[in-house]
Amino acid sequence: MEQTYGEVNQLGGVFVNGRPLPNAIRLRIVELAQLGIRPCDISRQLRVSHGCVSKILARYNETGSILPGAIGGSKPRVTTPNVVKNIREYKQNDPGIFAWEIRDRLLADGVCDKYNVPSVSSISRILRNKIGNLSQPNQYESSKQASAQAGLPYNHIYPYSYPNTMSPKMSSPPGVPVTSISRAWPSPHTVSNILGIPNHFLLCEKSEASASLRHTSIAGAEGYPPKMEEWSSVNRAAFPAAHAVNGIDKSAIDADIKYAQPSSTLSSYVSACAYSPTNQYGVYSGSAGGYVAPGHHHWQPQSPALSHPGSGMGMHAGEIHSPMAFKHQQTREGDRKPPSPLSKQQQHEDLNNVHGLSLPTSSS
DNA sequence: TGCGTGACGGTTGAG
DNA sequence: CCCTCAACCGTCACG
Repeated sequence: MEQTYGEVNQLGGVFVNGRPLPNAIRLRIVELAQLGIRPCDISRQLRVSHGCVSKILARYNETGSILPGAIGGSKPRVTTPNVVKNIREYKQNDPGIFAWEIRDRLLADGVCDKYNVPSVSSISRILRNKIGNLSQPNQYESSKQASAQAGLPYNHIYPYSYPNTMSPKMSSPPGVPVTSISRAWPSPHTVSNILGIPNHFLLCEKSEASASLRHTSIAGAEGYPPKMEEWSSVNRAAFPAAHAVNGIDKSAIDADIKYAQPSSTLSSYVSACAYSPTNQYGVYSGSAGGYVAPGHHHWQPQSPALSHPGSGMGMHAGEIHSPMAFKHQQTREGDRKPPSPLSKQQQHEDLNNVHGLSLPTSSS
């Protein structure tokens, strides 16, 4: 998957199977929707399948995020050190306790909730494998106790918990509840943290170093798990909120939007660091109408490292940062609460404020 | 015609 | 290092 070449959908749009649309397009979809443009028109205009438009808008309405979910990876383990520790305590206090009783107690004591409580079989396995010898200090417990936030629902720590990954300064924009989800599981160490390298420097080398990048930049900012799709995470973490409005870096957004509307006033934003091959598959050149048109910018991986070595510029153009991403901290697991997204009015204002765009109405 | 939904083939990354 | 698995993706077709 070095270079991923797009496929063309029925509308003539280019996409990469299995990969999310660029944030620029995702944002565009939301913007247009906010402007009252019908999804079908958005679909045609951006040449994105209506199903995708529908999905993105639905997600936005539900979570307030335009960002794709975390791809790949595994769920965090439910048998956290804290859970193991509690299980052990239960077992010590009552050697005859049954696994299902332990399970109940974990719930009752708030160690786990119904979403992350281990199964009875898991508990049995824990009892057998980890607590079988109670004289042995538990490896987890001793080393990673702090990381165990067993009481935390799964949502809190998984995918959509990167709202404020953007920039510390924008972690709490007005009206944007930031419940500080800062990850619950361990992995605070990142290249940037360790080396003290600003994320945006890392960003510029992502084409080649995307693999490492995905483990660095995002988490680098605030210790988020490198769990998110690298391109979204990267950008979120990397860009300072220069003109942040509601947490959105306008310049970054504008630049991003260049993909969609070269003909607009935004077209001047150009970035070599726009998308890495792996993360954004550098597509979507052309105009909103011709999103696909592999005309000006090829459908090539825009490898910043190659095209603009050492250039710190342009990286800002790569993405939209999660500003939109989490207008309200919302997780999207099954138990997620009803959205309570911003009102349409508010959302609209947000978008307009952010972009100050005068978006064209449907071209169709 | 517009749109929600699910199947599908794909990618990704933790374990 | 490779594999597995479960998450996600966008497209497509159907109703």
